[in-house]
Amino acid sequence: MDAVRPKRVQMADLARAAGVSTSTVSRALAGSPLINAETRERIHALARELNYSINVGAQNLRLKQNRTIAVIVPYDAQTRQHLSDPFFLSLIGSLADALTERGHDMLLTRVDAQRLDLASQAWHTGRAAGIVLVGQWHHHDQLNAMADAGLPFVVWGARLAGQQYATVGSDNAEGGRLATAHLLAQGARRVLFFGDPALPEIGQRCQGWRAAHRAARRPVDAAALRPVPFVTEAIEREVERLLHERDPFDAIFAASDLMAMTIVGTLRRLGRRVPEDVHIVGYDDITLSAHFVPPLSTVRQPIEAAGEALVELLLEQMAGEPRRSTLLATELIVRQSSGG
Amino acid sequence: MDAVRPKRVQMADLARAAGVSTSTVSRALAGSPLINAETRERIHALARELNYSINVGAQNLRLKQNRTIAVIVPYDAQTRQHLSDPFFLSLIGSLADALTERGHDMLLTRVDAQRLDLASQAWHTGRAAGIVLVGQWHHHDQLNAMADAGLPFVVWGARLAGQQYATVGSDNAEGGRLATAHLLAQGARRVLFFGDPALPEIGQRCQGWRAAHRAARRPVDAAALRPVPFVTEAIEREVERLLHERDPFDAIFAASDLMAMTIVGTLRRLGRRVPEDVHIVGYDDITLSAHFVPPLSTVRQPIEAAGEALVELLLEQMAGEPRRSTLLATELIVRQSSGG
DNA sequence: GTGAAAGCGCTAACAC
DNA sequence: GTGTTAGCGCTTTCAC
Repeated sequence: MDAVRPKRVQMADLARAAGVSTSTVSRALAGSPLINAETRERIHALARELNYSINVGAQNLRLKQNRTIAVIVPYDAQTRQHLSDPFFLSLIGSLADALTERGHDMLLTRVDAQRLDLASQAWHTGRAAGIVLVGQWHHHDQLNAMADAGLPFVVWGARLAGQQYATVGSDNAEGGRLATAHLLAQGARRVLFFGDPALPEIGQRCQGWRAAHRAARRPVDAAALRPVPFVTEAIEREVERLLHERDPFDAIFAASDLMAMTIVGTLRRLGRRVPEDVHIVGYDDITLSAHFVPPLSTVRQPIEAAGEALVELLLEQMAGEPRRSTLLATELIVRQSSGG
Repeated sequence: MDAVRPKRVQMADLARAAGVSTSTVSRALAGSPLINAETRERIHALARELNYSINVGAQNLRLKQNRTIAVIVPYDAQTRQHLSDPFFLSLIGSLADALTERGHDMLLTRVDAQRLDLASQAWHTGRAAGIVLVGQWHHHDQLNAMADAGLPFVVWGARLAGQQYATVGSDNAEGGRLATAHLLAQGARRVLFFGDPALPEIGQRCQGWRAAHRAARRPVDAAALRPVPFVTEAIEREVERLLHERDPFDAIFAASDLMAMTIVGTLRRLGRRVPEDVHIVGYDDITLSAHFVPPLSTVRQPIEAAGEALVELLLEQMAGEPRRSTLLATELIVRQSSGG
């Protein structure tokens, strides 16, 4: 029983029903003072009654305006991972909130990370007035080229040398330093770093890890750096390998909370206790880190602020103001996983 | 240094550069066999060079077509909660994947849950060709009215009596039954239900909880039903109240994993052990339930399948086929929180 | 094979 | 105050 094919009411229908021209309807709906108050009210009532809303596509075409922002989340075509990382999902949620609040629509798009240049399509096709790119991957140069072309976009990621485009991100180096300094202060003798430093943000966290060692006049051996991708199985295998090596270690700084949790789970499965045997600090402070057992020490990235900053900087840019980047303050959250 | 105001190149520019009319360009880009192969290639090359892509808005207007789907996530205006529930965020991720795969764009919109009728705006304004509504709340009647009007939309939620609209959801009653039967089989003497049964999905899980008791010929006392909203503080307060009451209980079925985790945390803070003193089962099987300590027993809602089913049913509906609903199979995942 | 012209649904000069 | 008209960027009949 759904043969009903609804048809979209349009301005001409409304005009006919009201016995006026479409110009009058257009003006009335736009709240133009030119129109007789009584007429305006009649038209508004009629619009409600007929369930009419202006066709945004046509309106945008005519006005050459557009309140849609494309949020682009690259995916790794090799691993064909689904969109599931809680941190990025939360960031999307926060972007949705920030955009809604400012009256913008959010177009969520996924794009092959190898073809980040396709992100600019959203703008060239007129679909979006601006772009938020969630993650910069290894595409620094492409992004610079896009910026040089004047494309309005902002990237969630690390601030890099020689960068032309705008970024919002946490102070990764400082975050890494805080986390590592804390572990060392807790008495750690050997602090491992888990994560792939080839990714800009992770690389900077890794720099922070090194910096903390330098500051404490403690050496970092090559084997202490464990370059692992964000893939559960790879992390588990790395932990197993680590235990086989039999080199002593008593602390780990993991590039993300999810990674830290996977490490804790694997360590525990293999008979090590956290925090008794190994102290751990993660990164992100996703919601569940506080509820994890043991509650996870971590470096907080302020997600709400992130969404707001991304939107703020993008809108500025679209308004013609000079491009700005923002480094969000990071905060070390000490919980039990690092021996509290 | 970003005075560059990029201008969108358009078909007329391309036509001028190629020394042909826009009709020819239009045909060439559409791959029309009418156009000389050589001309066509020249135009394509030129388009790449000038970074031209067709203006989708204008094209849609002319063609009266639209490949955008609106995904609408209601929010509770009272609590002004941000979009942060991992289950819904994952569902959004899965929808993004399913839509991308089928070549549709996803418009993510938030709407006051009290004004669910506004969801239909996305269609009336021509912004979207179809709608996915994530959560039905208490708006059964409004949704029925929208369906009667022939609006193409699908709802994530419970299947209800007298429902005209299409839903995709897990078999909540069966899920509740499975969880409760398991707890009873583990030897529980009194199984509490945590959740607000006024919400359709939760109500059905609650029915399953009752059904399991009936099947086991066990009574359910009124105080065993603890109607709590999905708000951390409310849950914590409810647990505290519970312990004050001093009525014995040894098992809890929580309406979501997030709620279960909050309950575990609060019980532990107040000196109760899980699973030794209290057995707990949650609902959803979000990623972190497996990593929680103790690993959380739960009823899995298949998120990937959910996104695909929602998209599938919506596209069917948009193609004029009769509206269908789907009940996704639920699966009890036994882990340690229930003494598993 | 290619171009001229009309029109998708809307807005804004410009008339009256 | 309200209507007429042109045009936003595109596609497609209809001519040639």
